Amino acid sequence: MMARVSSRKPASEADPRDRLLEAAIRLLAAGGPEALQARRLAAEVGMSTMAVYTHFGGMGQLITEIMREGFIRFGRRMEEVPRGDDPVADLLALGLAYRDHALDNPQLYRLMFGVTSPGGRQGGKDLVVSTVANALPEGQAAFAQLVAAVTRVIEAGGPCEEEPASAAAQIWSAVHGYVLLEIAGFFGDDGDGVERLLLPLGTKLAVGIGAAPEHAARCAHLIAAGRPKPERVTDGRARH
Amino acid sequence: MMARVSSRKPASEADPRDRLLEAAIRLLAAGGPEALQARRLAAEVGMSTMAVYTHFGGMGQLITEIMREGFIRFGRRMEEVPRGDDPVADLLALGLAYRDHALDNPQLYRLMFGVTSPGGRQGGKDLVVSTVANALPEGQAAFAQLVAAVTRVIEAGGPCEEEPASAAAQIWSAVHGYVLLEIAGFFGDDGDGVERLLLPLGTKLAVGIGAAPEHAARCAHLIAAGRPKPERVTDGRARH
DNA sequence: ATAAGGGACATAACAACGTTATGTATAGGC
DNA sequence: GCCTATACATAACGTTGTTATGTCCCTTAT
Repeated sequence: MMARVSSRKPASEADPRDRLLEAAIRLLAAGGPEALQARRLAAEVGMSTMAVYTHFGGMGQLITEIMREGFIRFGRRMEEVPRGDDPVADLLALGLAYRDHALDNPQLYRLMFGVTSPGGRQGGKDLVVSTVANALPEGQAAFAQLVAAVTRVIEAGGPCEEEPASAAAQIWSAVHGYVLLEIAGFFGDDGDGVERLLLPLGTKLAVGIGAAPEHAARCAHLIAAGRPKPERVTDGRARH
Repeated sequence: MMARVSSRKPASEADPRDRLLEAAIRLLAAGGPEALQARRLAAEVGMSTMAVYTHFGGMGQLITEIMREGFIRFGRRMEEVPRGDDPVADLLALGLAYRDHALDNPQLYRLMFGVTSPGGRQGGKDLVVSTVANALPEGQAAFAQLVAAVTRVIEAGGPCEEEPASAAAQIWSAVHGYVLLEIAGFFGDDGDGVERLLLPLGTKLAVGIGAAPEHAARCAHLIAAGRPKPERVTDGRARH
């Protein structure tokens, strides 16, 4: 094998573990959870299935690492959202970025939330059950961003006896549910879900934690006007 | 084919198809999606795996039928929620019943929303992709109940330029997301998620579609006071 | 410099899964 | 009474994750 240790690797042949993880995420995005197979993955990186066990210990733990990586990327994407001086606009922008990132990586998003168990595989054990709790610490970083944004809205707004963490959990629930239903195709392929559902939903919740109704509505309209266009979103699976 | 009366079937041995479906739902609730295996199911009803293919055509279509049955039960449960003369109270009660039913059948709920693909099985085809779209007509009946409740709130409340279907979709998103996160254990096992998150969330949304804030809050408090107690919810899988 | 040791990997085998092929027995129509 | 079709059991097939085994090559100690 030409992968020398001291020698300079062709940059494409990085750490085999990273190559496996990257290929797994690629397979997931392209073919859904059922494409996450040891043999297919090994063929993708030009190795044998043993590589999965040497570097991860099994498919279950590899999937856990995919979830962790997904949360890391998610947190990074949330951090990149530019902050302005309007807490309400920032909160809505954060929610929109959340939705956009999720719909850019629908399969990964579903897997992150334990939502597509990638197959009740054998082995008898519980290998797959890896709910979100396992890869959670990385997810809490992303959640912390939401809590901060919510806190700013509450502090800037009128009186609100609600705890920021609770309010953030409510907003997270709403956006999470919307994202999953949009990914599942419940809202049709019109592509107007953001303007028709997500932004009004976010507006109601912003008002609920103290934002001025007309101000929140104005922010929502501004964001809607600033979005490129209602583009068709293609699932990795290309269902109907 | 009718269930023979004259034959000596002990009444518990009804239509084999129903026995299979019932056993499959039982297996799902008890052991999660990975317990939905042809061999295990056949053993459960004392038949061979061929029964799955004679009566359903395969595991994929059996799972589709499970989803359909799940939506039917869901719709029935929504219909049973008593309606009063207060549209806001009715809407909140409907949301609570939604959450209660989902947490009574967490595995079934997740499967219904395509959320746990029961394993990317082989066969090469797409057998599993059965998203919600397949079993949707039964689900729309349940959704229609929500639209009706939302419509009553909008009509009874102040001016609201929102379409009832859109408002209902937003509320559905919120409750759906909350339910999934609670099932996934994101809100801890304190059992206070309903009072701390779901009811405030529902209150904000009710206000957002025209309900009077103090009235909505009063309804929420009444419902919270009327609930038995924050009981521990045990997942079928008994994780951690 | 040389030999021992260990990690990474390929190959092959194993158990379990969904599915299919094959055979059999029973119920209903002529 | 025979014929056909349906329901079912049994067994085999292909694919899955996993494990056992062997073989390199690099590292390290002597």
